[in-house]
Amino acid sequence: MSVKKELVSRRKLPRPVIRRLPKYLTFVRTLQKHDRVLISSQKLARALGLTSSTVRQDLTHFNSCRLSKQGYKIKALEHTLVRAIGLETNQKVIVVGSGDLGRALVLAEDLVEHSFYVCGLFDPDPSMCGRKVGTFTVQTLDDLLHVVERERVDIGVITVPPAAAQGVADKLILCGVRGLLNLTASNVVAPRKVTILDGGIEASLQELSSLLKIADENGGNP
Amino acid sequence: MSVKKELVSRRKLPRPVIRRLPKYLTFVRTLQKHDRVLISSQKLARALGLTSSTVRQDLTHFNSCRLSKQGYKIKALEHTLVRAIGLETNQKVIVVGSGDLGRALVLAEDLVEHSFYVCGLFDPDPSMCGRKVGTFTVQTLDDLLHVVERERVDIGVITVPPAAAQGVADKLILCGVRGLLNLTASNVVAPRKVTILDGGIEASLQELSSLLKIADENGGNP
DNA sequence: TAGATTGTTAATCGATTAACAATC
DNA sequence: TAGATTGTTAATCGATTAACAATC
Repeated sequence: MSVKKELVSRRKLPRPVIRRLPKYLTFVRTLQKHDRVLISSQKLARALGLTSSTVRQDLTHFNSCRLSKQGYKIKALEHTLVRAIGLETNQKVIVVGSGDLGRALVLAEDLVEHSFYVCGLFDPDPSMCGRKVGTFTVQTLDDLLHVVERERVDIGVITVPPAAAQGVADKLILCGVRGLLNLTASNVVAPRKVTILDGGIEASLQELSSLLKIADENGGNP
Repeated sequence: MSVKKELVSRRKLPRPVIRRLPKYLTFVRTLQKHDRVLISSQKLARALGLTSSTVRQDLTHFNSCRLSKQGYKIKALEHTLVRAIGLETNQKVIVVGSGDLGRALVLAEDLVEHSFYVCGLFDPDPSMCGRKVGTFTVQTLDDLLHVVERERVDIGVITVPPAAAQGVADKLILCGVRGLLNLTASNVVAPRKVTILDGGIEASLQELSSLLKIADENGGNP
């Protein structure tokens, strides 16, 4: 009897590719607005600051979008990216932290346009509760479980003060949220089953600052 | 005559290390608050979700902070990180875009605490001009050059609507800004001498969404 | 001393780039 | 047809992990 191996192809996109997906998507969408139909790996590369080789290599992970040897079909490409990112249906998120950043997030129409639907705004500070932010009413963490279960929320966005971040993360995980976007200037840890992504602006500024410093010392970017 | 090579040691930190620097720094600072003196690579690793091997490898890039074989001296480590990131003196930034996100940025005390000093808040939309946001008055882009030169600003943070992003970036570059933090949901390109870092929240959410989707399909994180 | 921990080398793993035949 | 462009393989480059002697 022969051994079947790798039945499920563990279709695991490399992390760098995953990071580039949103960039491909935004670019492809602006092309659509201009009614373009085909796009070459070379032009794609130039627009995103990559090599055409990397683009082609990236896109081989999806075998559904090319009109071979003539470039990539923009419409099919968009569709493929949307599926890979998981945006066919609006992703539900909740925001915890009703400070300036949290407010900015739920007020902006931006998230909706990017297929994320905010199901609720929460704050660990009870005194914030009941306040209105746009169409939202700030809720306590006691309401968390209820909302997460009812709406089947997958993603929690954390925008509380640094000291409160880990506690909020723990609560979110307990409620069954599977992905966390940590926009806090503090480190948050979670069990392996939960995916954390750090997107804090302070950290980004510090990273940028390092990059500039190094560019300095070496006389410009390589 | 012998050839001298590599006089300047091109002290180039690998990009992944640079990305981790802010995490090390925040963790080391919380340790300081608890009056801890030494920390092992193992504990550091656990707190940041790395292997101790990676931590040691990372820290060999700085040969100034270890009390060999007993762990790392927290105080020295903090100092080293601050220098590597370039935070010895407050970094000057300007924010372009006075929408919700821009407002959140300049209102939060957060940036100051992280050694970034906001020199001005601008908006490409003239009708926004003159409005007060906290202690700031929104300025037009015509004032950009003036402020950048007077204050010697290195970093520009872009928080305008997507369609305006590239134009704002171009203006900032023209004014002599060397680093851009693009918080916009659109792709921005720049000449090589300028460093761009993307930190858009929409992109982060999309990345997280992909990660969740893949975790799904493979039955949990690896 | 014994246990913990570093610094460092070598091994592994992974991503990017280069090159080119196939083909629209 | 000639030029452009893909898909793919192999080569290069880079990062992470493993392992262990040195030593506090």
